Amino acid sequence: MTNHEIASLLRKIAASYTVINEQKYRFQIIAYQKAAESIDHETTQVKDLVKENKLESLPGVGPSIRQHLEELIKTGKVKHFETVTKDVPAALFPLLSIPSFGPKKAFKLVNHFKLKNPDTVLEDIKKLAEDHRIAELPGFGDKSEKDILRALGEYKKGFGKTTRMVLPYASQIADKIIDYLKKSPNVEAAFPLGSLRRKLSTVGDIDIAVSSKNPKKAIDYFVSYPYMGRVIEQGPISASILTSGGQQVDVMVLEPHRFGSLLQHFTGSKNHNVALREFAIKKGLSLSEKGIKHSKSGKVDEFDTEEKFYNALGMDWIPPEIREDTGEVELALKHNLPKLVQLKDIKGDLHIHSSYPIEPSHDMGNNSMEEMLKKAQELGYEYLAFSEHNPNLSKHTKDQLYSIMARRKEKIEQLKLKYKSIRIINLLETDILPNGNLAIDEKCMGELDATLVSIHSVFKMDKEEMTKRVLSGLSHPKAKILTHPTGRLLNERNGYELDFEKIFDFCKQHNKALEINAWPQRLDLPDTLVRQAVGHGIKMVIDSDSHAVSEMDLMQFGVSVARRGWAQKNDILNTLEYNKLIDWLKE
DNA sequence: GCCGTTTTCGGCCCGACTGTTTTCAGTCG
Repeated sequence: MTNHEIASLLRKIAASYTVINEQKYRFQIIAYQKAAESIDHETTQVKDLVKENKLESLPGVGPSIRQHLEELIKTGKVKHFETVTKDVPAALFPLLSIPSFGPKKAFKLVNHFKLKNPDTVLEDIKKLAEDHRIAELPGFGDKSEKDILRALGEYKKGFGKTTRMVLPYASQIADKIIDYLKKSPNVEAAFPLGSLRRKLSTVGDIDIAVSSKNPKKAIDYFVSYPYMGRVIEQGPISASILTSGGQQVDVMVLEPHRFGSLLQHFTGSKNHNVALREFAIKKGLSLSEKGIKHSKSGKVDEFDTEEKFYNALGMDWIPPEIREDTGEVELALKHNLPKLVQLKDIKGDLHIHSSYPIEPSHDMGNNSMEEMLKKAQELGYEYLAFSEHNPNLSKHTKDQLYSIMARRKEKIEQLKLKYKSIRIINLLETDILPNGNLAIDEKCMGELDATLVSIHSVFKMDKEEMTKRVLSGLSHPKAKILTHPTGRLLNERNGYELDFEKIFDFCKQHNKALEINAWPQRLDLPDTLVRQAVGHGIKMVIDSDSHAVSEMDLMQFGVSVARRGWAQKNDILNTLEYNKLIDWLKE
């Protein structure tokens, strides 16, 4: 059972409690939802956490849910869950995936029409709506009947709750809309917020905050966006639309003198805001996008900047990337937040695929070494490392392999003479073969300063075997960096499983580094593992893995991952100046 | 059911918007 499936199960329990008796179980409902969210975001599999007895380290998992999950992993079911769901119609649950359907609405329909079959319930509801049987129910009307039909239609077309965009794609859409918004005289400023501002690896819907002296006019302007599918909702200070491409965009507007609290509110995360608000309650304060209300007097303090909002709570301003309620509020109060690594700290890129004819095992770059060096200089880098894939093993003899590697080294040496203002490093991205050996032999290895190593084939190995394979590859003295360590491709495949405790221990002991790969579909290490690596004192490098000049700009997304993982400058090796970096690579 | 920011007991965020309502329930973020 995957973490996502387990999270769904916990959400089912929360929904069941809601249906059974929302008042009585209101805090259990919150607890189950919290635990579900926590497990959905956890990169280690629950079954492994059970094995290692670490389940309760997850926020929101206490003694009770821990026991249930242990039972689930051991026996495949949970007695308590069966008791809870016993009196809840099974046909209710599929409806919960449909936007605008919650447990109450789903239950009313399923219960009133005695729908029994979860496999056909969507079709059943559709038919009932088409036959105008739903409007006659108390609490429903003509409009809700039409809304239900549309929601079902959109869900079928894939506009569901779960389609998430990779970060740069979401940024592009947001930029387009912000450009449009800024053309209005009623828009003073517009910023992307929500998960986009917190730089999550994938973004569900696009949130934009607008500062305006006339919010209503700004909203009117927003909902006449030319690339619009339809307006989902529209009020005096906020509106949501579906673009013609099917992406949801939420806009909230407030006057400039309240913009600070709006930025804070709309950036989230939800958990961060809840933590902040629970803290405020104890001080007799109530927080919202409008400002800070003093509970006794009812007076509301307003804030034009986010800094002032946080400062008013006695906290330092918290970088958006770490607003996840994982300890940042506490540290902000103690004025002890980490100083996160920044894009300008990066002094070079160590993972660059040029078009040099190395006859590689995998994809080759599109631009010459010279073109990529020019770009590196424009980016202000002090150094650049070439790290093409190793030559294809099956198509060359040993001697041919060596001659390719020797020629490549010769080329790099020539470039070093030609380019005085940037240092060039001679690396390679070497495959770790299924047996744990590296793809090139010692003689070829001699032509390199050091090598990156990674998994590019035979992903389907169990956790223990794969960990052994990776550590075997990494144990070569020239292997310094494990690139895209989990092998995940967002929205496409999960990574292979690795025992990261063992990987961390090994890296620490043998002075190896893990890569944060900035390629938008990878963003690998994932932020949660970066945080763990930082905790273990593991060094990392942030690389673009560029196959073209334009891709070298993607470095920023890797930096965002590092920041989300609480990495500081000294955790990231390619913030080092050249001499120190090369010493480490060659040691 | 979880959790420790004055608490190991007694708390648990806040508001926008919609549709069906004459004052609110449901959903969402």
